Amino acid sequence: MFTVDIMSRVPVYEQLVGQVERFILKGILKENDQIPSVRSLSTTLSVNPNTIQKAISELDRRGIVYSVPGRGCFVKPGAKESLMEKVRERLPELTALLKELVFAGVAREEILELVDRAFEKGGAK
Amino acid sequence: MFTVDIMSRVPVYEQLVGQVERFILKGILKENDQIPSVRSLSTTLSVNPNTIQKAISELDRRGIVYSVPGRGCFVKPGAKESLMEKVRERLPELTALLKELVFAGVAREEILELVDRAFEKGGAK
Amino acid sequence: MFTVDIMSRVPVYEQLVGQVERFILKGILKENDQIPSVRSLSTTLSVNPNTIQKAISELDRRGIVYSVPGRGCFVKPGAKESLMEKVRERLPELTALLKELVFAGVAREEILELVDRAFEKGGAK
Amino acid sequence: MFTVDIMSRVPVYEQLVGQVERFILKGILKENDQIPSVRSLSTTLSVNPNTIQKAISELDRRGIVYSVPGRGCFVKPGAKESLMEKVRERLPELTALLKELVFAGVAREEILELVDRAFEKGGAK
DNA sequence: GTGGTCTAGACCACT
DNA sequence: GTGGTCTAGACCACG
Repeated sequence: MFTVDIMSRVPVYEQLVGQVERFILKGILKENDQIPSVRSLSTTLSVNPNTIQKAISELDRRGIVYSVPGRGCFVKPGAKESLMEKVRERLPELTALLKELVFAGVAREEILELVDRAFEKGGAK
Repeated sequence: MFTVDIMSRVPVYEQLVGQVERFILKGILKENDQIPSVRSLSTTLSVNPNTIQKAISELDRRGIVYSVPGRGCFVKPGAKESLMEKVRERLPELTALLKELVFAGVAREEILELVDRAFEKGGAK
Repeated sequence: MFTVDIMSRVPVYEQLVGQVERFILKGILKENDQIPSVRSLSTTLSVNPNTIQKAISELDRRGIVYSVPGRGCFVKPGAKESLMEKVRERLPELTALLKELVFAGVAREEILELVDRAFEKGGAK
Repeated sequence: MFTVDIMSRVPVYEQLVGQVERFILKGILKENDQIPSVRSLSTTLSVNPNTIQKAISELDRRGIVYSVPGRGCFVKPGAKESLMEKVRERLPELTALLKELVFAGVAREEILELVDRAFEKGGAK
């Protein structure tokens, strides 16, 4: 289920945070579903427990997850909605990226096709 | 002309590299134009000379500028075209971002409007 | 009667201990009243029996309840008085909290009003 | 300047976070003042660098502090005001504590005297 | 078994 | 020099 790319420049714990968030957005992880334990993730991913723990803490901090010492870590009710809100806040990023691409002379048709593809993929999921 | 945001988590030298590249793309810096000297940038921006030097070296490495010992640093002919090429390579980023936004339920119309605006702005420039 | 908030970071067993103590202070639980059994609490609250047992043991240790093997667990005579004593020991907490609020510029009137309200509520109970 | 109580139940990193926040509230640390480095705090307090780092990260996350890799960690402009706001949000705690003390039969006069003292101390500072 | 905290020490990028 | 990340392994409280 989870994977990490040790060679990537983005920190392992951020990769994990991102994956959990994506899994929740895609509906693979639902409210109150349990996240695999620190120790199990640590062994299956060959990543230090501390790094896993850091990812969990970050998710907790963001209100995506709640952890119950002694029982485990679970998806917080409402996490999906809150994540959808947060992704919407990245629309300015899209604006900036589009502006740069336009500067570079990328054709309108080319971009519109990518938009179409994104919606196809999204719809098919 | 140049600015740095010390509070930002993106390294100062990367901010500078990015600005030079954007100035070239926008035509503010043209072929053989001189880049301000390390010393002047260092004082006006209150940034360590080493950091400025690192940005220049990076630009040199990328083939965006050329340095003439004792005279300064200049925009390399063809830099703009080469940068436009590199921006095109960021199309996958657009795909990824679009996918995320679609997941979050952003409407097609909303995105299309942003695309339109980007082209208006680009055309007006 | 009893409730637990699994999302809270305060341990479940402490939540239970606190509730029993508060019920005794409020007079809802009186001397020699029986505490619900481990099994019944365990099922109604969906909490591990071990956790209930730990709360009971803690109450026992504090001299708030006494257990009669085979019959159950009861409020110890004098428990209320002993609890009132212990609450008095939290006056330093009040001092510390007040100090922080004063630092933050909370007005004297605002605090005095809260004190008044606390006494109104307490008297009305 | 900083101290930690290794015997306390409250985590060392939280103690540090609290101290920095209090220093800012008291005006001992001002905007853009530098926080002692991770390494120096680590040696003077005999605390592992990781623990110090955790405290810094938490302060960063709370928007109290900004850290510039390679330069150090500084008090964020506006931190004091933001902290004062956050302390105000603890007024409900005061209400709850007062309620408990009233239950325990603490006299109104006793509480009012503590309030007075808090304002004397605050004013004298 | 679980998560939370901490120590010890390493490596990296940035200034 | 600085902060940021990571590994390795320990201890604790909780369930």
